[in-house]
Amino acid sequence: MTTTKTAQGASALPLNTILEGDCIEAMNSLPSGSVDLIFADPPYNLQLKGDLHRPDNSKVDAVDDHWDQFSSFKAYDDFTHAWLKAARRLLKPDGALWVIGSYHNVFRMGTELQNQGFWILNDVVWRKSNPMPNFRGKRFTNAHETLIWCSKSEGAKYTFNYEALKSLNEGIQMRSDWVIPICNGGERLKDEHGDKAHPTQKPEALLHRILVGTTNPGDVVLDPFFGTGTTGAVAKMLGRDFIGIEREEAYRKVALKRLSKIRKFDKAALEVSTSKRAEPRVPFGQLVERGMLRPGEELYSVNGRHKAKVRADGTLIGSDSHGDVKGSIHQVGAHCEGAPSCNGWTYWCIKKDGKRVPIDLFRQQIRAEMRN
Amino acid sequence: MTTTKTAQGASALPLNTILEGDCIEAMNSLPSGSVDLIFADPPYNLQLKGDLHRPDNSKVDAVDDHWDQFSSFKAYDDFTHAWLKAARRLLKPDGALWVIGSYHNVFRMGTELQNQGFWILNDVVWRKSNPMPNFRGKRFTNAHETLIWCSKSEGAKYTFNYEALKSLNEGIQMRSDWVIPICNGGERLKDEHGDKAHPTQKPEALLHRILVGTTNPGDVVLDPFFGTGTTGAVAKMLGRDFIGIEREEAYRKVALKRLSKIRKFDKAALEVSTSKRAEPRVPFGQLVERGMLRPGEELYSVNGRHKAKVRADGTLIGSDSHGDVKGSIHQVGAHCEGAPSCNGWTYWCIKKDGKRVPIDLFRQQIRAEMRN
DNA sequence: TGCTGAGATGAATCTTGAA
DNA sequence: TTTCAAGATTCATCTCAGC
Repeated sequence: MTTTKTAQGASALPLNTILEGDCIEAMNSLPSGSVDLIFADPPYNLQLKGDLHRPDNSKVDAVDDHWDQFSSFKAYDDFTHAWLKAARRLLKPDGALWVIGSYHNVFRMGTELQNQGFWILNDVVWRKSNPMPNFRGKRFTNAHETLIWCSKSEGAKYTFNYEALKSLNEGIQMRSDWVIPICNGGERLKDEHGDKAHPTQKPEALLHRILVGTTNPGDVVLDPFFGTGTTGAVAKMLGRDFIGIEREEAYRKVALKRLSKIRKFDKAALEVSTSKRAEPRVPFGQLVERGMLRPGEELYSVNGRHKAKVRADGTLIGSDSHGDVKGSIHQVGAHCEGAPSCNGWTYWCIKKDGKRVPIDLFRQQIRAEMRN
Repeated sequence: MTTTKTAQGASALPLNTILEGDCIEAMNSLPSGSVDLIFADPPYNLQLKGDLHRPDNSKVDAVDDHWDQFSSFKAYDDFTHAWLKAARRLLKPDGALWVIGSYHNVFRMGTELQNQGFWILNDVVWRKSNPMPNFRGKRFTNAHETLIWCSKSEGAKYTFNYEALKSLNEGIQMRSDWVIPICNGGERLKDEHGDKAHPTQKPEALLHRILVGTTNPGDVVLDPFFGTGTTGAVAKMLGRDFIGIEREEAYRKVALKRLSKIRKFDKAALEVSTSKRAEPRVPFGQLVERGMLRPGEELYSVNGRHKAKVRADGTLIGSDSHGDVKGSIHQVGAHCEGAPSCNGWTYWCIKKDGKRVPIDLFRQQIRAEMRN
């Protein structure tokens, strides 16, 4: 799985591997201007005090790990300054950087980004459909986290796959607020005791949207706080190269196991669009982001006469006697039937236990979540 | 409409008026520790360059006012430091402050707030249901703004009307992301030419939620960047006193006209749901004294697993495999569950028609009597 | 196999008053 | 200033046992 690339004829990049040790030292060992995108999920510096119990007296398993402890804002600022400076050196001139944080740390990261000359393109809100409630009733439910997306400098030619994101959002341009569930269920990695392997594992849907939207296949994606490797897993699925850096042995171990099981989606699925309601509208792309459907998976028409393949940006590719057809679920459905229009939601089905089930079922699930 | 209040026997407050001039000088003329809440919507330092046209070639009326121009981040930081320092002096020890901003300025404000010792309680996302689209297709639609809510210091007893906000949200606790339309239609104030009177007028719904949630009737609310007076208008409706500060003559004029038309809601409408904590404390012994429960009567745990007997002094005696336990309803409940604490009122039940009914019901009866 | 209900849990700067 | 005890407080989702 390990491959290398030469950057500007100089040092080789340790692609698709996890580097050990401190992220600043590890970054300093890599060649300048060699990375297309950096995604960073640094410690949040939560400053929690005492335990928190739920009304039913169960104890909340909070983030109290040693790596999240800083002695002061000054110490956190010094840390932020150092790793962002190291990250900045690695970025190609037209590269971009994403960070994620909460109100504990995100303002300090944003300020430092601007001070170092990064150019903020958007702040993006990850709105959690199922956050932990506020047990004490003393504040608002902390239902979101904030991401900052920035280019290396003002005027840089960053990557933005506008049409692919628009397709993911069923034809409407993507907004700065994203509704995505927190990572749990089968996607949440467990350790040998059945406990969560990492306290803050990010959902793959989040990284899917970031990588489809702001990188191209073959790009190099660096994650200096790799954790259990969500960035690497999604990068691998999407045909991007990754470099992870992680200090903790336990996390590296889990990440390696996880990555070994990931398969890259097939080539057709990775091609994304480049050209041009009473119930809440649900973009078909969300089904892909959330893993309800996988890129490359086959859909069957409700009458059993046609097939089509899911692509990573939420479009389909179908084939019939006239050749290939690409487009939205509605467009490909209409083409298959030779009809002027078609409701792709009720037309396309997955096979489950030998029976065809319309994909509209997934839309109903998402709508149920949105009502909450 | 103008009234005054004496703060600590010293200077009078210019309540329900709009002060002219620079906000820092105006704040410095007011007495320390006299304000319950500050809402601030300072210049965003947008750094826009050139004109923007819609796909139909119409020109976007952007924020290009002289008051939004700063020469550098340093200049903006100095300005932020100065007005926040002046604002901090005015706040009562248990007062709170809200600021609103976009990614251009909100990170710098958040950093400065933390540096000055303000304690962030939440960041809140105003999700616009109808934002302006991104016409160039080069970024995500800027569909939100960020608010920061903070107390003057860690541990301060800020106001939070939890139950009122929960009621506003149909019985579910209020989250940190608020969906509110931008201000347009009849609410959007126009000048004599029919153009918008202010480029960034905030919706009244936003201030309504903030003032209902984090102030009480009669509180003093200061807005150092008053603009066309949304804060004052909503404060007046809700029976709060306001102090506005605005530099621009044109905005003051529009605000005065607006305020003259506002009527305060009637008293009954202003009463909000109170938290259960504010209810008078009822000792369990009163239930025994009043004969609602008899000494020797058996109580059952809400999950049906434990029993305990009422004693004449308002304590319980329970028994399990380890022997007898005596103590308050809370202590015995906690012991039965092996929990650090337990709310005995909702844990212990009597049997009525074969069903378990929490003893909290009796407490509610007593409280109802006390209100009469 | 499918349905139902109980139980578990997620980046959280989470109380208050008296002694 | 610190300690102790009373008492107030949860939403969406997933898993698993039981039928």
